[in-house]
Amino acid sequence: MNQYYLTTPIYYVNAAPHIGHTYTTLVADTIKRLKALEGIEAYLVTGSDEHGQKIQRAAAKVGKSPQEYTDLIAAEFEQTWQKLGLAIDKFQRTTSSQHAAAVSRLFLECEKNGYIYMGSYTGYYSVTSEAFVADAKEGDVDPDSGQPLELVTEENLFFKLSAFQDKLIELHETNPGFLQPEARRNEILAFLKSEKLQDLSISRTTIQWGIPVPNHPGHVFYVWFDALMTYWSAVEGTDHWPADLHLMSKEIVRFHAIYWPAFLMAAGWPLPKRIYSHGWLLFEASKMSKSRGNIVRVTPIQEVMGIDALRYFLLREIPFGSDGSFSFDALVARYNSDLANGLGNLLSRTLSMIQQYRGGAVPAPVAADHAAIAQAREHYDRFEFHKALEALWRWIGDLDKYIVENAPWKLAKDASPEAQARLDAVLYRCFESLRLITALVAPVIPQSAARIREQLNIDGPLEWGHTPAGHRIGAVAPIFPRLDPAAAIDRMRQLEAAELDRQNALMGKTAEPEAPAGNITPIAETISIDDFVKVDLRVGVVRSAEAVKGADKLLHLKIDIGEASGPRTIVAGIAKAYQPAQLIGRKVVIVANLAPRKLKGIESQGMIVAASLEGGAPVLAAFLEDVPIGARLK
RNA sequence: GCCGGCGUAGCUCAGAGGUAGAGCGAGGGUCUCAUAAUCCCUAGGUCGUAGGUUCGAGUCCUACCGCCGGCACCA
Repeated sequence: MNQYYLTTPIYYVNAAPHIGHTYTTLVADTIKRLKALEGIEAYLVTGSDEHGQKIQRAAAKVGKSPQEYTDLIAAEFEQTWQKLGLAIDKFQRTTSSQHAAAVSRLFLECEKNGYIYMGSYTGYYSVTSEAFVADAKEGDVDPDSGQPLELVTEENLFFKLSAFQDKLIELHETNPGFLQPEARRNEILAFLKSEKLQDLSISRTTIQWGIPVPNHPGHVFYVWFDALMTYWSAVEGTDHWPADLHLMSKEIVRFHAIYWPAFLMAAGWPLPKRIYSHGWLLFEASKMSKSRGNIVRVTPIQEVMGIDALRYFLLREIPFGSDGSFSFDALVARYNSDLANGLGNLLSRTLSMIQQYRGGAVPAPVAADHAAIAQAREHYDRFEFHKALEALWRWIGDLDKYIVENAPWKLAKDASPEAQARLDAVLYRCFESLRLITALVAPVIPQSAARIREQLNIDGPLEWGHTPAGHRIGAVAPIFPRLDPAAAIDRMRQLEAAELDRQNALMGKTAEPEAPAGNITPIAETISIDDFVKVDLRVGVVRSAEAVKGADKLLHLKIDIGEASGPRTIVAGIAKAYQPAQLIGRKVVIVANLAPRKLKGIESQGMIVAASLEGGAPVLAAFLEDVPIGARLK
């Protein structure tokens, strides 16, 4: 086997590319380059998911057709990957005609094999969102708009997912490598064994922007039946399928580990060999999200530090598969300590000595320890990038120490044959080690590695001793100039703001953080001033806060609005957004004359005023100026 | 609520029954080939809390606390 097919997810074009998309994609790029190191030609596919109601609406909002709109955003993704130098072989769009044909084929094949039937989907439907609301019960409201839901029955095509329960269990049980890491596999297996799979609705008649279902006018394919097929359609007509690896972030594992194999089984097509999920990138310990406005863009980092700095950071700092935290501080610290002071400085001192002491000619080969080569390759094989890099940097550290122990600058002044021979050995060992280290870090930091190779003036195989005696080195210049952390971070933050504006303009957005996709919450019915004054809004201060036992979202707060009776108890659904400790002492706005209500057995005497974002966390109302406790809002 | 993972030096983490570790940061020192880089020394951290098993427990058991996930037709 000397070819390898790997994919990233196709990204939904409701957002411009950011560090989350980039993480998966640059890992894929790294794996492709690692395969090349092993003599395997890898084929890398990414793309864009462009159908659906949300896109249709977003396009309409900016006065574009869905196709015009998705052309724009898809191009933005493609250009970003190009700018980052990622070695993508094919960018597959769900709106391509080739893809539509493949999805239809999958459908017809499944239908022929008896896994498709016409049924009805009944659910609570939100008219404002034009979508079904999952898990809704009678009396629930649309979580986005707060509007009532209607019980609607729609005729849909269904896929007999239920027929594959046993086969899927067998797949995951007999093939532990199919889904990695282990934690994800356990979750999927636990789920498959404990829940009965229900059939999957795969078409919609309420949506227009999608791939038409063959022989079923009015129906378009719904989400996964369409999106997952890009992995197949991108390489249709070639010998790449089955895929060797699907990479993704953990929130879409289920669709890849259950739906996707089931679709392929139903069609009788070969399954992919491996699914590997990585964790989430947190930003300075909190989740990145649109509503928090803390999503990091990549091009500012590239501009200030080079994309390799980010690649190195993400692969060295975060064990692949786990969640990890990104921060500009940590990024710059890694860059300075590992790349500038470590690799860059070792290169610089080694070449400089060869230049000064040997006129730029590498001495004759000597044997030396190079066990790190095998270690790094083993770790890479298991996608343990951080361990591979750790091993290589231990090698770098050993060389720095070795140089000091042998003090070549003293040997250079000693004309004895013994001293000169030792100097030769030191110089060769450092040079040859650097050549190999460069080859092994190249998949992670390809652009920098190319520049290092120019200075070494040699590449060659992963074998010790390849550099011949008398090899001439190239011109020496710093690869990773040290950065002043404060200045670098300031600059990245500035560029980040500019980049965000540019992306928002591109997507037709005006404000930041972005407005909820689609319609804003409809304005409530007009009221008179008399109605309004009935609502007694007061400024209060949080005296104590603790989680409510047995509730994920509730906090038990004591809020002081200056009443003689002391602070009152308020139970608020803000636990997902705020730590109890950070609330204490904070000024908040409460509705003070709301009828008391019991929540989880605690009587709540009022409610806290907060902005409610689309599917996101609530944000407490606050004042810029200081306000006395008890002040009334009018 | 149920299930799973995690909680070890300021930070990121390793260790999985036998006298607490690494890298980074910080403090001190050193060499001079090098990007004020390198190298050396310095961390005394109740290993989340409380019990228990054991001659002996970060390391096994139990309970509790905290954090993060999973509990499907949400992208």
